[in-house]
Amino acid sequence: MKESALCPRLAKSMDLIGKRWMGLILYQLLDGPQRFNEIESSMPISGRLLSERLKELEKEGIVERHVYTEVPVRVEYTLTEKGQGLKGAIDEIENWSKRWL
Amino acid sequence: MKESALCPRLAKSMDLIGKRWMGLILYQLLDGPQRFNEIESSMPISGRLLSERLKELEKEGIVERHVYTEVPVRVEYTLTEKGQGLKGAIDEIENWSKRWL
DNA sequence: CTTACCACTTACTTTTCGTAACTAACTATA
DNA sequence: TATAGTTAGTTACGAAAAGTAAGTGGTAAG
Repeated sequence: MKESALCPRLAKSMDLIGKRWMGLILYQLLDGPQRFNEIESSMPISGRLLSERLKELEKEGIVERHVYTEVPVRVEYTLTEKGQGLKGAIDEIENWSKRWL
Repeated sequence: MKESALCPRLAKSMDLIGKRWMGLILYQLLDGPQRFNEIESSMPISGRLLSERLKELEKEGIVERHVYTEVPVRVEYTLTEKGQGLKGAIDEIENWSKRWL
């Protein structure tokens, strides 16, 4: 896939957070750390795709993955500072949806 | 496709403006009315998909399509008030990308 | 009569997504 | 000992969406 000639950084943002389910995953994590099952239950995403998305977000430094070796194992996902930085954008979209949808 | 149980309106927003190229198309239109070719040239989208996306946006009342029967024909796309309402969100994403990418 | 312009369509290939079943590691119950 | 249950994934496969390239229709200039 090629990039936009206009603003490569905006294009990359859109490519990343515009991916399917990304917005809702971030919205969910803005509520605080959540484990895999909690995120999966909060929206109709499949485990396959949630796993894939969380890996992308981790790779981009937007979320952190913490494993607690309890029984059964607990894995929590937390927003980094970079991830928290997206709160304004998510809020704006939420406000728009309340006003117009 | 099913919907999120959490906030259906946010889910719908994300589903709409989170679609591929939507963010950049809106960003482009925030600069003012643009014709098909201008949008197409500003990013590496294909005519097929741009046509499809603009139809979705028109159907949702986010953009308006105006045909000027000149030679050759000129077709301009303009944001409605509803579409302008997304400026805040796009701006937030742009700012985030400047800060973090 | 050919070329060019614009705004699309159409046909076809490749990538991504959705669904469901399966795995690993461990515990609790019978 | 065997069976079932927990979480956090992974795998396989068909369906849907996106990418690519060529074609269409209307007009006019050369």
